[in-house]
Amino acid sequence: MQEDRRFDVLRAIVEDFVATQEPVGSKALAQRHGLGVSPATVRNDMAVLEEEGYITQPHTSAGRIPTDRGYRVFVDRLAQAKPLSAAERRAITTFLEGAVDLDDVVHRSVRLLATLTHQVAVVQYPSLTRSRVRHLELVVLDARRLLVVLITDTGRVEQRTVELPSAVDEESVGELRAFLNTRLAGLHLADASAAAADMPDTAPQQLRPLLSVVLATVLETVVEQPDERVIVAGASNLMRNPADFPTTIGPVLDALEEQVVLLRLLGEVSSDAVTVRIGGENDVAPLQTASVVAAGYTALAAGQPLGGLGVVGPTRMDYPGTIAAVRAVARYVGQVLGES
Amino acid sequence: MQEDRRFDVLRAIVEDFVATQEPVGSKALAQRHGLGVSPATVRNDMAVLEEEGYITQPHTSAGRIPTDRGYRVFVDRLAQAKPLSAAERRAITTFLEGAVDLDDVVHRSVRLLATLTHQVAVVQYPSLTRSRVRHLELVVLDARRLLVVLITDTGRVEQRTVELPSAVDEESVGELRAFLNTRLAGLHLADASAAAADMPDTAPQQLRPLLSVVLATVLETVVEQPDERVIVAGASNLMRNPADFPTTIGPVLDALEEQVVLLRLLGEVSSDAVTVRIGGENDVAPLQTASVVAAGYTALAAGQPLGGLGVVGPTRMDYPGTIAAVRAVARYVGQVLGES
DNA sequence: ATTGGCACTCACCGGGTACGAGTGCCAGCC
DNA sequence: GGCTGGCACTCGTACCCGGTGAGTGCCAAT
Repeated sequence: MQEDRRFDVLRAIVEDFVATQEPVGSKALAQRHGLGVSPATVRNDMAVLEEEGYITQPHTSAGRIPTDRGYRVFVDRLAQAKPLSAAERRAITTFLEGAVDLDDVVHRSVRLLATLTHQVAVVQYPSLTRSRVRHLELVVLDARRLLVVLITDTGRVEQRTVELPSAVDEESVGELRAFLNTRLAGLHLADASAAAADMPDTAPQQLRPLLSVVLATVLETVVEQPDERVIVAGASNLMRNPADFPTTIGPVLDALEEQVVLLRLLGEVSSDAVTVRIGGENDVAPLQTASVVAAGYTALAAGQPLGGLGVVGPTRMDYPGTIAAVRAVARYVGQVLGES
Repeated sequence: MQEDRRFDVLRAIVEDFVATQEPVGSKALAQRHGLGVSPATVRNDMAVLEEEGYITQPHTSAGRIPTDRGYRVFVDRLAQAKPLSAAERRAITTFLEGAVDLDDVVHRSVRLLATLTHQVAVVQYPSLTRSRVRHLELVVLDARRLLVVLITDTGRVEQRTVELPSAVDEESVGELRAFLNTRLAGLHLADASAAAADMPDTAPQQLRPLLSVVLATVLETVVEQPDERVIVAGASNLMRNPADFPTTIGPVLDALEEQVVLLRLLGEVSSDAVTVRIGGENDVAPLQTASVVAAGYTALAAGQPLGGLGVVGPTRMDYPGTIAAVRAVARYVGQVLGES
């Protein structure tokens, strides 16, 4: 069936081009891959593939390179999953095992991902709204200022200083602390607003003024303006091959420093499936010459992802290997976070 | 006096080269700067300057560019201080004013520094060892695990999970919390070891086993393995002009991702004076084609700096402007941290 | 449908040349 | 003694130009 072979040709083109970074011609292709037909036949197939928009030629007398659309069908239909090597699996476990706290987990993950894939890696901290309250601490700074510290089950710590309308004493702060913790501990932050709504009514009368101002701060911190954070590593991998981004490295690096942009990249991951966005499929303008491979990580087997992680690289990347690495790291990160 | 003029020539060369990024020749130089002598005279001066190692020519028939040594005498003797513009001052205050917590302060500072100087900016979190204990919190995770959270006066929060040898109850944890806080609050972490030494003896008998394991963790976290942290922004400024780092952008970016390297860069700042290290003066190999302008920031007017901040850029940079910006940001960061 | 053949295109490479910025040196001048 | 104008020289850059070869598209034959 000649259509099958046409896709074999496309697969071969993608693989060769990813490996060599050079436009691939009909002759070399017919030889190196054992698809027992002559270069002329390959040429015919190429002509069709080009007409259908899967490949293109940079200039008349050169070979073909895949288009975004070509990569798309490659990852969707043609790529066979590439299992990680034993060494890679070992690297992942040993690397993440020694982490002492959340910062450590996130930092190690991002470095790991960057080294495994040789791309720029991005890891999001567990989203506040999807975490649960582990503990809420109130520290008296002085008579009119209170430090509110929120600790989540994923290990995130958020703090805010609250200016008080009137002086407080240690004792009532202690009561409030106890009250808030029994009410909030274990609660999903996403449900915090609802839980907070009827809280003033059930609180001891004398705590209510203090309670309301503290609650307002907590809700503002974690619900209205949740401080979603992202970190990046391996930026130097971008210029491993300078030809990848002809003149556009600057904008790409700029985009990678914009938390907002990164959150959008990672925000659309659903559960723990790996998402691939190729070139122009990215709606972020500076990244339209790049591909993003991302996945969410979850502490539980199922459920809403706590956060996302992934890598950014040239459209010409090793998709099977990258996908495998991202998936594996996402699994392990979820696992490690689930333990604590 | 002809020696004065020679240095005028050097200053002019540095300024022109920084501005144009091109080797500067005798003719253009004699014209553009009003140093009423002929090109021929300038050539003679240049010959001397070259012999003394202040300038060099990239190839025979090109103009001169400053050497590291040339930049050195420029910053030491020739550069006149360049005051910040009103707009820049305003940017600094408004930018740092809205910060809600330490992370926010540090992130805003590093972005600010990057935009002001158009270089890569680096900011260190306040050093743990030079901070004071504000509060120590113990959260019971389960019967055998305790979460220890340390909050410093500079707003840093460090947490560690402690595995306990035996089960504990809320009550003794509460006692221990009270005990530790009265003993540690306000203490410099640098003095924590000393203070901890005799602590077991004065503690209530029944708390001692628990105390020792918690203390061990705290000391390990903040004294033996203090988690000094650094963040970077503006990496894309490195390739604002690709000619700056002929082939060496990769290594430079790599170096900027190494916490250890960055800490060494910032570690040598003394008080709040601005330090400039030019090219080969850097002992970090990949940065020998770069310059580092750094300063420490202090919460109090005098005293040990809490941490360092600075920028990394090509040796060909606007030293007066960069120095002014780094100094100003360091002052403001210290000020903001002192308030809380 | 596949294949071998063939003419054609065009980027890349190497060599050769013209150009011009910039220098060093020297003789003359203040 | 220091400064200046003049002049020959160097050498990197830009440009041109023909040769080479990889790769293509098309066509006739199988």
